[in-house]
Amino acid sequence: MENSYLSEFKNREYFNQCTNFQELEQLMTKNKIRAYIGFDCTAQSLHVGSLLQIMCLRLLQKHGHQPIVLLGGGTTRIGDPSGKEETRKILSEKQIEKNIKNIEKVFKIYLKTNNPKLKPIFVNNYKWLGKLNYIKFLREIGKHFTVNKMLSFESVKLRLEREQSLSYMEFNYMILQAYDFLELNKSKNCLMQIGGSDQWGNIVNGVELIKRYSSKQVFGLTTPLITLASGSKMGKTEKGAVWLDKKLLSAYDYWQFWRNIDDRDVVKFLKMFTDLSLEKIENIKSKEINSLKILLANETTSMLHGAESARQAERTAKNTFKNKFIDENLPSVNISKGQIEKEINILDIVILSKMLSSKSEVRRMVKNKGIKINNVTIDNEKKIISIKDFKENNMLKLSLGKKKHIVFKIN
RNA sequence: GGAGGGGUACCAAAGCGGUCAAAUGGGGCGGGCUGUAAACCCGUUGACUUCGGUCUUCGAAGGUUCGAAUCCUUCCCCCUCCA
Repeated sequence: MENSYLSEFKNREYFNQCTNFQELEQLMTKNKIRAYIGFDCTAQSLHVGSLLQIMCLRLLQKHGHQPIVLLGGGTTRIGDPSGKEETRKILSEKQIEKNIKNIEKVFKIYLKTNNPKLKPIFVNNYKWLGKLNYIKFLREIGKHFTVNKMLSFESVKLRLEREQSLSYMEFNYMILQAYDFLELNKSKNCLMQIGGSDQWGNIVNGVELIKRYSSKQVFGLTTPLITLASGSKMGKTEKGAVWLDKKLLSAYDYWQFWRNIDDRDVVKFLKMFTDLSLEKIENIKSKEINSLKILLANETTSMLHGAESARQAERTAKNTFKNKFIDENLPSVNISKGQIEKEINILDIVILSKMLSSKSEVRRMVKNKGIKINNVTIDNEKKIISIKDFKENNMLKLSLGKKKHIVFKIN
């Protein structure tokens, strides 16, 4: 029995592992279900590293299932050791609550919220984890876990092998995540947990706990860990994390991230991160690679920042990279006339742009021919910027390397 | 609690009295080639600088010395084995 959700899940290359694929197919074909994914709230927002999970939730809605978004106020207070080489910093309660509020906004962009049967259910596990009674918890939940088995989990094994300490607190993370699933199963009839492949162990624990505790069959589904063709983890760029948040990363920079994807990843990412139908992708996939990258950038940017911002980003990119214009829509920094008249030099203006953070770095960059003003390479670190450098519309373009451009505007 | 090993830059890892702002590799960044790709090649990778230098950094604090990442003392942390 083929299920529309799962077959699209596979065709879009979301699939990694499933606890019981056949039965899940039957279940999802017969019923509309609720499934959850938990998100870490250690940062102020999410970045593209979480985008695949978000797409999984989107896909649920597309096929009539309802997503549950768990923003782990409780587990964030502990810190998942999976894939972490060292103990994480513990965040303040206030910070976590603030993060959760901000992260919720991201889901409201990607998920439909008008249909009550499909709209995402937001839950915060602090609600139940925060008031657990230790003895009761050990007796009811803890007895279902053996340390022997817990020690065999990849997340734990890795830490032990690397001779890095793993606190008892972190060691408990997987039990808490399993308990989350049980709780959501009981209170929301949640039947599936989705997660990245690094979550497999944690997810299986939940499935097994529910089986032992409530004698119910639930499912776990994982997505592959996306590594770029180059081998690095997804989510970082020249400037840092690729945030799914306008305040932290502009539409233009987001567009650039997708525009610069490795050739080998482009078709895969079209399937994973756009709404283009698989047939359409099949038809266009042999097109010129750079046009596909632009398509990818437009689709992804449009989904997050809106169609108009995506178009604008494309225009700005074209003006910047092809026509070498000074486009006013590049990320910009304001500067006052007074500052310029006080003889600001190249060192200071680069620091002001925040593209580099120390003067030594700027000096080095000048020496390596990495800094341009209005497309002209700067070869003298003592260069003084004057009002004459501000061209039409009172703008000055500062470029660092080939890809990073910023515009100074006189205010 | 006992015995031993160890803490060096973004990471890994050398150095074990001066020539050490610290080898080497990875990563990052810049340049070249190209297509805003990959691969490859080259450069660079503590801060400030009037480009002469100056200041801060080898777990922390003291000390020995003309001179310490290197030697001594105390403390903190990590690991392994034993209990």
